Amino acid sequence: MRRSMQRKIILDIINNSNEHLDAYGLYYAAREKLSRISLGTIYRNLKSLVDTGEIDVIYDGTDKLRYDKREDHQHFLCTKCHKIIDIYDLDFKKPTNYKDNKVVSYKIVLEGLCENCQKEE
Amino acid sequence: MRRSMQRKIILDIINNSNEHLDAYGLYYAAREKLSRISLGTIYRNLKSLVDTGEIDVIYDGTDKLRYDKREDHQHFLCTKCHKIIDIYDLDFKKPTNYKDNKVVSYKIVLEGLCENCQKEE
DNA sequence: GTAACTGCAAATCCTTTGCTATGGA
DNA sequence: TCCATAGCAAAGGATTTGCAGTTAC
Repeated sequence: MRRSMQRKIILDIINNSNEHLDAYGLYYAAREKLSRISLGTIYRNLKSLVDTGEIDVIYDGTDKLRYDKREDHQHFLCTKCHKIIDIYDLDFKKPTNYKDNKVVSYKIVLEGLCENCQKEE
Repeated sequence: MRRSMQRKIILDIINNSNEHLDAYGLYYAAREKLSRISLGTIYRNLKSLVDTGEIDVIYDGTDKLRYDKREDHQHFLCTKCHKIIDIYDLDFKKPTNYKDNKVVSYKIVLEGLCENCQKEE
């Protein structure tokens, strides 16, 4: 796999942001660094970066997929404003298997109301 | 909200299946009970059933959303064949909050290789 | 009776893909 | 040099929506 400039830009944005952007968000962010980058390139690279495990995908409860750096962490998802907050200190011990199914990794999403949305209630 | 026959059929299929169907799968299943039901009706009802919390959504790692009965359980997702297996006996204690964010519920997905896919490796 | 819901079809939106050109190794 | 990848634009597929007719309450 070649490390094209486009691929580096996309990976760089994901690794240096904690906004958990979706494909369009990444497209707009990438265009600030390389104005001619196309949506097709964004999608092609996102797919291959996910396949190779260089980035992760999060589903945010609406209809969008959002992309995240690959790091051992979990998420809090606000069910009202769909903000996603990184969690690094959650206590959960990965089982090695569930029945005869082999467990490799896991994802935990805590759902609720973020600080701001609680105030507005 | 009116309990139309279409809505009841869709909810019934979800509650009495453990196949975690997607919108199209539900469409085909529903058509066996009501041949004139339309895709628009499926989508409209799925959206409102999710909004009212009568059903849940699971993202299966491909590009599809799948729908599930509302029950206190978690999932195992096979990263190879995308089979989803229900888990009822996972040990995790819901925190009441994460920092200043209020936690209402949580989702855990264990990922790995299911029994069948391990054999094929 | 009437407002909410349906079926249908068209519109919209997101994602993928075919093609030719470009650039990384 | 040459093959993977890019840009562009068109195609494809999933989801939403407008409208007229129907139905739950």
